[in-house]
Amino acid sequence: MIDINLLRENSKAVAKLLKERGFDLDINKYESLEKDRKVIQVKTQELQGQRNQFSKNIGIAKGKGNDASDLMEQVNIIAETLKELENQLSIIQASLNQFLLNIPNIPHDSVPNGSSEKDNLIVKESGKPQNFTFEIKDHVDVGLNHGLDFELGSKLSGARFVSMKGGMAKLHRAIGQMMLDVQTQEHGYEECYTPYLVNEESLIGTGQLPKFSEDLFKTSKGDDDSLYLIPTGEVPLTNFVRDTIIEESDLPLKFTAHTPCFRSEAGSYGKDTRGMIRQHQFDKVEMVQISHADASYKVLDEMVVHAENILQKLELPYRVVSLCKGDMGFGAAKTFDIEVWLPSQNTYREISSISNCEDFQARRLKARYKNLDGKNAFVHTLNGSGLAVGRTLVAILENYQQENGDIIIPKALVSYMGGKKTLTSK
RNA sequence: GGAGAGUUGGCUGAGUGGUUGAAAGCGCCUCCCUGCUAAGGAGGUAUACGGGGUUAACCUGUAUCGAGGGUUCGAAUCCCUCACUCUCCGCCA
Repeated sequence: MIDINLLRENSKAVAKLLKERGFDLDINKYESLEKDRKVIQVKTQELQGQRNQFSKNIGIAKGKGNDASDLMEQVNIIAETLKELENQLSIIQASLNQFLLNIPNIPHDSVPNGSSEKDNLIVKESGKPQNFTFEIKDHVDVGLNHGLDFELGSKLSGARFVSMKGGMAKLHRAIGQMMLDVQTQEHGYEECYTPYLVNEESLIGTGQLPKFSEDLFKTSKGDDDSLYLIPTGEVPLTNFVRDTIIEESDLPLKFTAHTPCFRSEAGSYGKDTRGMIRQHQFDKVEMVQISHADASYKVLDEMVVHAENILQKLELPYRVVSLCKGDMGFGAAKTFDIEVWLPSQNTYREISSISNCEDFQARRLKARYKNLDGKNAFVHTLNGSGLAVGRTLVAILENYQQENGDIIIPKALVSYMGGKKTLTSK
């Protein structure tokens, strides 16, 4: 949620910044809501004050044993108006709140201009795609003889699901384990375990709701209670600090967790339908940092390195791109994507996304720290994949495939594979 | 799933309709004292939002005692719904 004071002070400037990321702020709607709010709130509070004063006096009179019927009559005169005003006020505040919840974050100054993927800025390239001396296969065909089974996934659950057996399932597990170990042992994150079903408040806190409910899987329990499957570990990890006040000296908090992620992929029909690039269910090791407001951009750079380290250990070619204003997610003020080389597609594909949300989520979450003056200030929240496990598996299958169908295990994973150095084709 | 007990400020814990935003203690902050000395005294110490303001200090109003709703001139206190915690029983991994 953006700071409403920014809108009050300079709605035009805010609208201009939001326009750059492709969001049309309805200034007229805001101004009319805000104008009504102001008039009604002032009037309501004035009447509430009067009522409180009368009631206090009634109490005093009765305490002394005096007759208070005169005072009570006067209160009754304002009672009806007050009730009506209170109703109006709560309606208008709800609309205003809803309006604010649907506004995306304001991009940071350093974010490149642009409206789509094409305008993203490549800031780093690492490793060189290798020249294969044979005709390469994509991960689906490579995986076929190693236990990667899409038919089984679709039999059990439908399109965009996968099952794995044997060496493939173990490799998948090894990747997640390695990532979690690196983030905890080398980068100082605290290992966490979280619920995979979360309530509505949590999703409002991180910004998936109210605007993006169609992207989520919603469960039901009985008639009305419902929980949502997490679309990313960012949701539970960031919500750890919802409604809390953190000691400044405890910042930054660094959380990581290996969780499944569930996405309905509404609106991506026909996109990446083959293979496991875009699944309804995938695993991810997530990094979350709760940072001091002054430190968050330094933290963002660190987190990019934390994600890069995994790819370096796996010796996979990748590049880092700075997303342009039009391509960033709803809550992000600045985002770096890391893209890994996929030989079958002859291109780089996203394998990690690392964002600084500044105080956008913190304001929704009421996540604050007490500063040196004893005042509460909003923390900055950052999240990033470290990395997406499924897509890492894809990258390994494709980059480490051999002409005979074998898959070389990257050195960094050998110990996690019980010393095995190759997955041999069946 | 059944029965019962709870949920109050940073913490402990009073408070069953009226100057209660909330006693007392602890903690914390400021000042005083400095032979009751690992002590004593005085004062202060929630959050959010609104209005005013030299948009700073500050003044002022409203709301908040798990959440939401209701009764009432007035609710921490009475009623209803829900969530969570604890104990016992059942069931289960």
